[in-house]
Amino acid sequence: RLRKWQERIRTKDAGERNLQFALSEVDRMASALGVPRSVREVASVIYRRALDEDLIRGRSIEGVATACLYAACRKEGIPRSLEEIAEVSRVERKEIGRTYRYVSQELGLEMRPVDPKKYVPRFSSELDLSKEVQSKANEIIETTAEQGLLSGKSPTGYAAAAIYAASLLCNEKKTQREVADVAQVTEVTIRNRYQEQIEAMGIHT
Amino acid sequence: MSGPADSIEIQNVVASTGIGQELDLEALADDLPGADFNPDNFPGLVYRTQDPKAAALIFRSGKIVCTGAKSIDDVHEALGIIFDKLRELKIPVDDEPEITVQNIVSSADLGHNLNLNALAIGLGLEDVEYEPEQFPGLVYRMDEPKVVILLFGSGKIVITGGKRTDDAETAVEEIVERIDALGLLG
DNA sequence: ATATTACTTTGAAAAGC
DNA sequence: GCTTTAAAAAGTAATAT
Repeated sequence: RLRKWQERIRTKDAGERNLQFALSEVDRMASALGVPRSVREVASVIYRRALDEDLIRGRSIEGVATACLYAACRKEGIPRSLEEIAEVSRVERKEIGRTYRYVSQELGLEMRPVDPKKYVPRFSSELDLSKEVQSKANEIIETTAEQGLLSGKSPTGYAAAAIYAASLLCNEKKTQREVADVAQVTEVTIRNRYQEQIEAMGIHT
Repeated sequence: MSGPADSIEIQNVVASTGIGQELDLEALADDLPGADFNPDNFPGLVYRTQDPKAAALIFRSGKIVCTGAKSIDDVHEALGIIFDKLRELKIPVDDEPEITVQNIVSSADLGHNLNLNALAIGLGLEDVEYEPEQFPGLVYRMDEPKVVILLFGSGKIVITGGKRTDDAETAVEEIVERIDALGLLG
């Protein structure tokens, strides 16, 4: 019917008008996170696809824009945790996560689970840890993940524990609290992952 | 042979029915000891049975949802108790209201640890939702039977969305086959 | 530092906003 | 979409001891 057609045009126009706002939000959040321009471009492409596929109905523009940025960071291999993303968004973590899963599923993004090693360089530099510690942390993650220890565990907590363990092994000790703060996880999580990883690595303390 | 299918345990059954009679929930809330009714929050009155343990949501239309029972027999038993309670209050209840099972939640154990990362890729990223940052389980939507399976690193699983008792059994056999075909079953 | 308690996910129905 | 009900899985978080 003509009316339905007109309505489609109307919503499409509205979507196009809001596109500018969405992209400016992606830009603002990306700047706050300090991610490269390539990530903003990928996020923009995903948002346009979501708009074309009519995935924005019933959700906030800000929520979809944030979810697209989260997905883009992961696609570009420089993941930000939902906590970090939520810090620069006005949408709460839970909603960002839900929207991301929806967009990811509907657009068939086929995102692979985040590799904890992707967090090692950034977290380590924030803690002023050497390259040796980073290599050791990567080794711990690689080895223990192969043993199946990673299943079901949060990538940030897993990376945090490996960094904590590596800092001890390399005599550049950081406290659990220091590592927990940069990774935005609790000390309890670091403790739990640390124990498992140390045991799986056959290290005694 | 004891296989994963033998480890299946029904954890919750959701069913709906109706007494074929409109109800005054305000009055019912006063007459039924232990009834919770907060129309501002939710239009249904909540009534819990002790044995078998279940919770019923009773609506003004006379339709009832029963949840929390551990078997289909328990659903019938719990609803039977509620029908009798209503009859005691002189509320006319159909002789044998039709009870429809809407969802069965079951748990099972595959008996082996699972590498969820490998499984997510092996089962096909398009059919899988695995976001350990948000939830430790891998969500797998199966078409036949039409159920959703939550798989955990321990090998324990949850099957939900099915309406028949044997849906869980069929689903477990199917998922075991698929995981085994990928060489990911211990 | 450990022990509770609570929240995350899946599915379905009900009436109404 | 949301509201309420129940239950399992296992990880994480907040709070208590």
